[in-house]
Amino acid sequence: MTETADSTVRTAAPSEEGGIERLYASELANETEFLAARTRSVGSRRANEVLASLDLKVRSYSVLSLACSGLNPSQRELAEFLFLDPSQIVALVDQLEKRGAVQRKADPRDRRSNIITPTAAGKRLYAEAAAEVQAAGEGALSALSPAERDQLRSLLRRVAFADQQD
Amino acid sequence: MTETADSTVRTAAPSEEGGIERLYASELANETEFLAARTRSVGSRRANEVLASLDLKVRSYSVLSLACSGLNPSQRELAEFLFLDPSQIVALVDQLEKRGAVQRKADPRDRRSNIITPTAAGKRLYAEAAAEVQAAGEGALSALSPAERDQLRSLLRRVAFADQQD
DNA sequence: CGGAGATAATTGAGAAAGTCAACAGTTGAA
DNA sequence: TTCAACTGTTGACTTTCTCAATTATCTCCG
Repeated sequence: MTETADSTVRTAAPSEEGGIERLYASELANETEFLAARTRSVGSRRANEVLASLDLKVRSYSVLSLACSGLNPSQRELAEFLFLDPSQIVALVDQLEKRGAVQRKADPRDRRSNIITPTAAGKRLYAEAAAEVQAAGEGALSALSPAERDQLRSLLRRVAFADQQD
Repeated sequence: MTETADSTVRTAAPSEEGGIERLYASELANETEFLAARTRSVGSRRANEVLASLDLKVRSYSVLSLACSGLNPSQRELAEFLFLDPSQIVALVDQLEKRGAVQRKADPRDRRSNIITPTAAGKRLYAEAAAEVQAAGEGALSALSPAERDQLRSLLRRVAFADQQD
């Protein structure tokens, strides 16, 4: 009763006919957090679609990509970088290893950790997957000019990696 | 065998000592999609932390926010807007209704749909939650200047709502 | 008017993902 | 050497996702 409007069903039209676009005007739709979440949703939906033909998901694709980076990540590093629990990395690597795309190699400096490296087949698989993902990504970003895409990527990088640095 | 480097464990240092920052140089870390996902992760982690004191999560907060928007969303609209299954909306609304934050009202134009409206207590709860979420969001965006934050939000809006329009 | 087909909410089941604790092998340092 | 810390692994448990089926209502067309 103490709030701004009495608002039962009077303030705005209830549901109209067509669309959801009304809700673009909500406060929520202007929170960066929410927008990032929605962007991710549309992004991974698309990516999962194109990756399905290669029997990959964004998760396994991410692991494969890092394995192919030449940076020799350990499982612990994959977990930290991807914000996943170490046990989830185990499952993802198991799966990629079983299909012959990556290998676990003992880290000579620390035999506790496994360094994940791609096989030749894994590299080919990644090349294919990366091309498709990038194409799909371009589609998703079609609303932006190339310069704007760079700008968006750069801003996101600074936010996404802010806790540590960039 | 046909790929760029022989790369077993020779190309780059295996794991070094400290950090994950090496992986910032990976291709993956430059895909907008991945950056959006990571941004969302840090965002909802923070949001969930501050919302926990109000016994809310980002999900329920989102529903509450839209209920408080004055736009009178139906459950179907909430599902579509939040990219959730209608059955998940049922659970979220049940929960918010049970604690007296929102109400289901029959849409006079279509008695199949429920319009979700906030109670007075729900509005107070939302005001509190929104303040905390916004504060946490500012923290997450502290790497960016105010102008850059606006820019990011604007770019994300265009991507997040691209399928429909803006 | 009166079915036929579509749509909104709901329920329930099963798959996938996230969370957490315990454990073995390894490391680094006191 | 011994002890605390850390990596990968397993297993249990919870939450979230996805999908099909059901009921009530709507819209459209004859």
